Amino acid sequence: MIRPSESPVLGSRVDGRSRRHRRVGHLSTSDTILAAAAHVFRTKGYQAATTEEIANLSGIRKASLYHHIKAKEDLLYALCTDSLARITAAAEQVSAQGAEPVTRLRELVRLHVVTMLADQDKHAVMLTELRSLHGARRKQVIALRDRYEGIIRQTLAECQTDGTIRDDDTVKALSLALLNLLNWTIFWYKPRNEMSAAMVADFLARIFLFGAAGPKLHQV
Amino acid sequence: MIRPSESPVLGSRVDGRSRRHRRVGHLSTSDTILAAAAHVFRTKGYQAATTEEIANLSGIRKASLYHHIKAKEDLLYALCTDSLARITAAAEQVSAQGAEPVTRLRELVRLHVVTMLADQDKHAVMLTELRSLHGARRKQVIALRDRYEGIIRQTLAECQTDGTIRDDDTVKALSLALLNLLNWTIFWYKPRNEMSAAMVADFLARIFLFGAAGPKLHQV
DNA sequence: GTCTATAAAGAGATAGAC
DNA sequence: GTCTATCTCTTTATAGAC
Repeated sequence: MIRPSESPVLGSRVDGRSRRHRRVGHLSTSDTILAAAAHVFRTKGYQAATTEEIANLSGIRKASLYHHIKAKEDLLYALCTDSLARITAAAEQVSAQGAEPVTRLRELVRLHVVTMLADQDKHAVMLTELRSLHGARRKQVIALRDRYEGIIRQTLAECQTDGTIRDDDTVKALSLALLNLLNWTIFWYKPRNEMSAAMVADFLARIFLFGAAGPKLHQV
Repeated sequence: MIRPSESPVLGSRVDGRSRRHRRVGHLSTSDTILAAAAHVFRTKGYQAATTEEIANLSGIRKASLYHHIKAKEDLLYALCTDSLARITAAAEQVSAQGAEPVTRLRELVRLHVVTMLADQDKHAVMLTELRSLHGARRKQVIALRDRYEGIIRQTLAECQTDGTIRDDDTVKALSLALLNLLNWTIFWYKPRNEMSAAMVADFLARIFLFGAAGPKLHQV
C-alpha cells in the first residue's frame, strides 16, 4: 500500500533484495507503479491517464493496482508530496550552511533545477497536475509548496540586505520572477540536451543575478 | 459552427446586433461557448472538463453544443489557433516597425505578457493543454508556435549583432530563458494584482535585458 | 500479490421533436 | 437553434478465485 509519508522515491531503494519479486532497477512494485504513474500523468495529464495504462507499464493488471493503492488520486498525492519533501529538505540544508546569502541563492537555484530535471516526470506532475488533487490533500501540498518558496524568499531578502540584489523590487516580485525563470524549464528540457542540468541552472542563475543585481554586485 | 480560421476572439465582435439572440457582453453563442470552454479547460484541464459543464456555463444544454461544434476537441483547436494567430500578427507588426532591435524586443515582451494576461483562459489553454490536441491539428498549432518563437529569436539575434545582448550565449538558450521568464506568469498572475500586466511585462523585460546585457547596454 | 470478470458511473456524441 | 431522451464506449473500482 502506498502511503503518503512512506512513499519512496524512484531509485532510492537499496534494500530491494528483501522483496520477493524484483524488477528492473531494483524497484519495489510500489515504486514501479509510482514511476509509471508519474510518466503517464506527465505525458497525458492526470485525467487522461488511465489506470490500465499505468498498470501495463508497471507489468501488472489493472486490478492488481488496487492492492497497492486505494484510489488513483493516491498516486498523484504521493508524487506531489514526494517531490516537495525532497526539494524542501535539500533547500533547508543549504539554508543552514551559513554561507553568504548570494552563494546560498546560487546553490538553491542549482538545487532546484538539478533536482527538477533529474526526475522530470515527478516534478512536472507536482507543478502542473495539482488542480486534479482535491480536498485536504491539495491544501497540504500547497502548504508544502509555500514552505519551500518561503526559503527562497528568505534568501532573497538577505541578498537585498547585503546589497547583492536590488532592494527597489519587492521580495515577492523577485521570487516570482526567479521561479518563472526556473520552472518553465520543465517543459522543454530533454536529458539529451547539449546543456547539462547544472549548466542550465548556472545559466539561469547568472541571468537572474545580473538582471536583479544590487549595488554590491557591480563592484565585484 | 465554430471553424478554426473563423473563430472570433472573445469581446472582438462588434456586429453582435445582427444576431437574433444576444448575450451578456454582446457575444454570439459560438463566442460564448468558446469563452466557457477556455475557462473550464483552464480550471480543470481539457480532459476533466465536461461538455455538460461548458454547455451549462454557456446557458444551453449539452446536446445544443453539438450544433456549433462537431467534437469537443474542436474547441481546443479553436482556442489554440486563436491565441497564436493573434499574438503572432501583433508580433509581426512590431517587427515591421524598423525600430532599434532592443526597442523591438522590449515591445515584443510587453505584447507577449499583456496579450497573454488580457485573456488568461485562452492563452493558458494554448500553453498547457496542447498535449490533448491530436493529429494534424496538433502539428499545425506547433508550427504556429514555432513561427512566433522565430520572431523572438530573430530579434534576439539582431540585439546580439548590435551589442545590446551578449553574444556568448546562443540565441536558442536566450530565447528559452526569456520565454521561461514570461510564460510561467500565466500560473500566478491575477487581474487584481498590485501590478498591472504592463508593469509585470516591464519588470520582467528589465530583468532579462540586464541579465543578458551585452557591452553596449553597459555604456548607456 | 496477482489474476479474470464485472459492477457502477460518467461522459462524448447522436436522434428526432419542436 | 435548442430541447429531451438515449446510445455507446470508456474508465474507475470491486468481487472473489488462485
